[in-house]
Amino acid sequence: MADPQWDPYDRNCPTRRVLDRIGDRWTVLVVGTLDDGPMRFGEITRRIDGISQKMLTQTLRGLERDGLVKRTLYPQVPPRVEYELTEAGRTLREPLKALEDWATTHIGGVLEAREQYDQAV
Amino acid sequence: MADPQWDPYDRNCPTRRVLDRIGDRWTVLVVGTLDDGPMRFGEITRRIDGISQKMLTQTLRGLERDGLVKRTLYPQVPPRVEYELTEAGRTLREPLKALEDWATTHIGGVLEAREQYDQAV
DNA sequence: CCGTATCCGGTCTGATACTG
DNA sequence: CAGTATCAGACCGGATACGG
Repeated sequence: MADPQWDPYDRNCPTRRVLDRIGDRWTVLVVGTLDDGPMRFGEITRRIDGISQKMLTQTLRGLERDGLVKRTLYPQVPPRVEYELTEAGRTLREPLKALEDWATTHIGGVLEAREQYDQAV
Repeated sequence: MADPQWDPYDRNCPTRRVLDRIGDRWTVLVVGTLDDGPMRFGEITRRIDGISQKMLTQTLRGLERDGLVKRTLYPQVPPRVEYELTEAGRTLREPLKALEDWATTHIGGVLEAREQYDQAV
């Protein structure tokens, strides 16, 4: 399947859909964190600065729904839940890394340009 | 500037900032469109399906502010305005392309997983 | 032609409180 | 520990009307 000659300016094209997916506040950070290996809910919470329980749950559910994260519940008391990237989830890391690299390299210039622009007003 | 050992889970890290920048609905599409070369406002509008004047203006202003797009006004009547990617703007295309490629390759699986997940409910 | 100004509804998020 | 429920504010984006 795939490749029905997508028009990139069509709102249903894959890129748009993927951006809607990862463009939110937390998804990229969660994927990046899980790249370190399987991890418990609490561990992820501690690693990501400022995320709330609600948003972490919501983000993980979304990723699980899209087959990018696998959720494993160990029926214990207290419960233990582990999350890990699926095969598909791991492949997402590469393009994300490219973006991170760009960010690190260019953020200085961007911030500088921003300051200049704001002063010119 | 740059490289004060960013904590990727800090909300001020470059990646986060860049994602806040390009994570919106239109920025990526505008950058992709301008990659074809300098272009007038109306031309961009026609190329991008569904964008409103307001959002195009807003997106272009943001990109201009960050030094990723250059705006040139030709003082004519009626006015003629051209937009083009700056050097920095062009470098952004590469990581964006990586994301597009991932999207094209994996969107099928994602959509499929989503369907299964939703049925399981 | 290329915008700006305004209103307004939907979504995203965070804070808080509660549960198996 | 790992969630769910609820509420309210911020923000995004679209529609519309008007201006240089």
